[in-house]
Amino acid sequence: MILRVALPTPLFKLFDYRLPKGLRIQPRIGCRVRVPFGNREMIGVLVECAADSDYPIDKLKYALDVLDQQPALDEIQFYLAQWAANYYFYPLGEALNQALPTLLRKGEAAEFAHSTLWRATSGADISTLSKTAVRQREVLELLLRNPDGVSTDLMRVESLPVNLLKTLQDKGLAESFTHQPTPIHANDHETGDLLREAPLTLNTEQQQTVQRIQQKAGFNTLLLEGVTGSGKTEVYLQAIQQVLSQGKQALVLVPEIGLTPQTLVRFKSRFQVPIMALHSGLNDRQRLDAWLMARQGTARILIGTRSAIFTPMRNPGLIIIDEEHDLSFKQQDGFRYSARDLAVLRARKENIPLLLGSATPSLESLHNARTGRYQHLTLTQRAGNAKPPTFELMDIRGENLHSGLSDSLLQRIDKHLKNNTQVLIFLNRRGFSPSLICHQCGAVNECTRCDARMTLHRSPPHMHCHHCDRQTPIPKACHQCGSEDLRPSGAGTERTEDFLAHHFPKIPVLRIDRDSTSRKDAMKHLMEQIHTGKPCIMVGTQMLAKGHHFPMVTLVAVLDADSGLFSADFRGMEKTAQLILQVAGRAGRADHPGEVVLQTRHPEHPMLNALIREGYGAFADSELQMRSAAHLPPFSAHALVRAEAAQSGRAEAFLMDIRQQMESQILRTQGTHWSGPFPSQMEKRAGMYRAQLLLHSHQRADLHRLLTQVLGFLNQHTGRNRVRWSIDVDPLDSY
DNA sequence: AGCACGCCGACT
DNA sequence: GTCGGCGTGCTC
Repeated sequence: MILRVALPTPLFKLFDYRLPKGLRIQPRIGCRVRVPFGNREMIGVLVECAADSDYPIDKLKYALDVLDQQPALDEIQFYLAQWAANYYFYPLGEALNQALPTLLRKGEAAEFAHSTLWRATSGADISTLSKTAVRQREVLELLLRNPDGVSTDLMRVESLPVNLLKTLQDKGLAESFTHQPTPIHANDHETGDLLREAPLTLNTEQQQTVQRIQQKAGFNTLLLEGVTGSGKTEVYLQAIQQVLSQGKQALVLVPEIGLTPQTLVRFKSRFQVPIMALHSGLNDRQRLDAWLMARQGTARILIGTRSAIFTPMRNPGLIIIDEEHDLSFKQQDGFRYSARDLAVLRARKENIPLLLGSATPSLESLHNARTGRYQHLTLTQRAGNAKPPTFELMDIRGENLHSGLSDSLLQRIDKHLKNNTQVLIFLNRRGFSPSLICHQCGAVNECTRCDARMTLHRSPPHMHCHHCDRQTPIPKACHQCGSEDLRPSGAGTERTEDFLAHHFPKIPVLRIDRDSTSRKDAMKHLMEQIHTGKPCIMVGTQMLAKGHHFPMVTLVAVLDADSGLFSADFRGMEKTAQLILQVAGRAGRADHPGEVVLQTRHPEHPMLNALIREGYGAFADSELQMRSAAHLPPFSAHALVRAEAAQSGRAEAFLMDIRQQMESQILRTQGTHWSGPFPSQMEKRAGMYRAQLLLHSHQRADLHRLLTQVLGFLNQHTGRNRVRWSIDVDPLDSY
């Protein structure tokens, strides 16, 4: 018998091995296998037990070990990864690998940590210790206080030397034992046991929505479109409650920056069941433990980002994707899968409902709802008496801007501050200024590795490329003419913060962007200050737009509503509209009516007007019509062949070869088209020159067939010309 | 992707 | 004389 193994290599094939020497029983599909590969060892996943091999039998190597008795990847995970590898044209071994927690990729046993804990021996008497052995007494007291065991971590927290445990052990006062968390099995079938606090009372609309979610058993995709403040989360919570009462688990996916402590608190204070958050702060061990808890069914609610879609569940009941339009659900490099789309697949396979929620659904999902593939549910009423904010397009043509702010806007800010409320300024640009220009010759300080300007930062002072992370000191003189008259041009959050702080000296100005919140707890402190409710001005990037609620904000200003209106990216409008509504959603809660001001140089722009006068639905309608007329997604399927090389022109030449090969060797194109190669949006990035070839079709199946052939061409060219290539199915980046 | 092998240029 | 640059080929 032959083991067919998928290995984490970029090679699009499987490798055959003989059974490990001495192994009698046939291993199960999905088990991890340790094998020799070239001159090293690798861990792969068993894909098939075959009768024979295409490879010369006598050249087959022996597998070294089967690492699992129970498959590390269950049937669902295996199916998901296999489907995704096929759909996204990614090597199966790498795809399966990414579905596993890191420790399992490294060959660790799929078991909980066996932690060593310490406790006092029975009858340990502290008086036997000498009065002068102060530290030993402290340790023993700690052990006596914690009869369930003390970890060495706790010792460190208490700043007690770990080796004193050994001393006490020698004196017969302490002993160590291995602790393994005992699986707690779910048996709370009554609602009473599940809840920590009573659910909120739903309005009629919410009630109907919850009912419709529960109505249909089995697989069903529901798109929940609910304006900000309409209580989507409460709907999620009550839908989850239902699932928990049937003894099942719920998986909740949130955008990358959406997994805030606030979200978690909301879940934890409602439910009295084990909730696991798979956030980026977990180490490998904690991640594996959470994964195991989910697999054995102990963890009842799982909250995580994109990769959590691969979490095993013993007893799945519901999948929720919050902010389903968020781009972070699609991985933007390597294995370019969309967790949202895989969720549909998973829900269908597990025969459970999938709930996609957003105030501003993606056009893809809206299209699916309109064509009947998804059920469309809407929440139009805001909870409490909250009124929707009023929108205003502020014409800034010919206006003198102060760090991005017009005089009329400054007056408006002043008015709101005088009413003792808070103001939020949105500017999607970090740093002090997006460019540093020589006033003598006009030369701009550019990144040497990217086709982009270096951003000037003031705190701390440095130049920073936001595309490749390159950082340099601030130049003293122009690199071209030597003039020392270098001036910042344009405003980022630092500069706007600076200006506002001078202009409103009595009002605190809080900057919220990646730079100001990178330090531990910095975000927490900022939020605490905001939640005191005292007047303040927040200046922030899109970080501000997600997840946080600011009940005292009555004015939201978008400094540049035009960015994205004329971008080369056909999704530019969609992204802009979503962002504007997300930011606007921060204003106008309860008894404070909100006002949203959009600074624009295009006050007549039809899209902006449709959006603010008729709402997202109307905007989406007209945008979908345009997409349909232009044969763009979601009315056609797109895929990109991306290529990059350190030498200019090589990536494009490589793709040109591929195109020529396509033209000469593909006889029947069956409704598929291609265009390019084109240089990418920013051709040079992080020292690599990038280009892409666009393939598209009305029929997904035709596109897939074409890609299969293209993959063949690409694989023939492997490693040639130092060009790296990749396929991106359903790309979302600008292209 | 790694890694080895192999063939040419510029150093202790 | 060697070290090391990267082009090429292979991984069951």
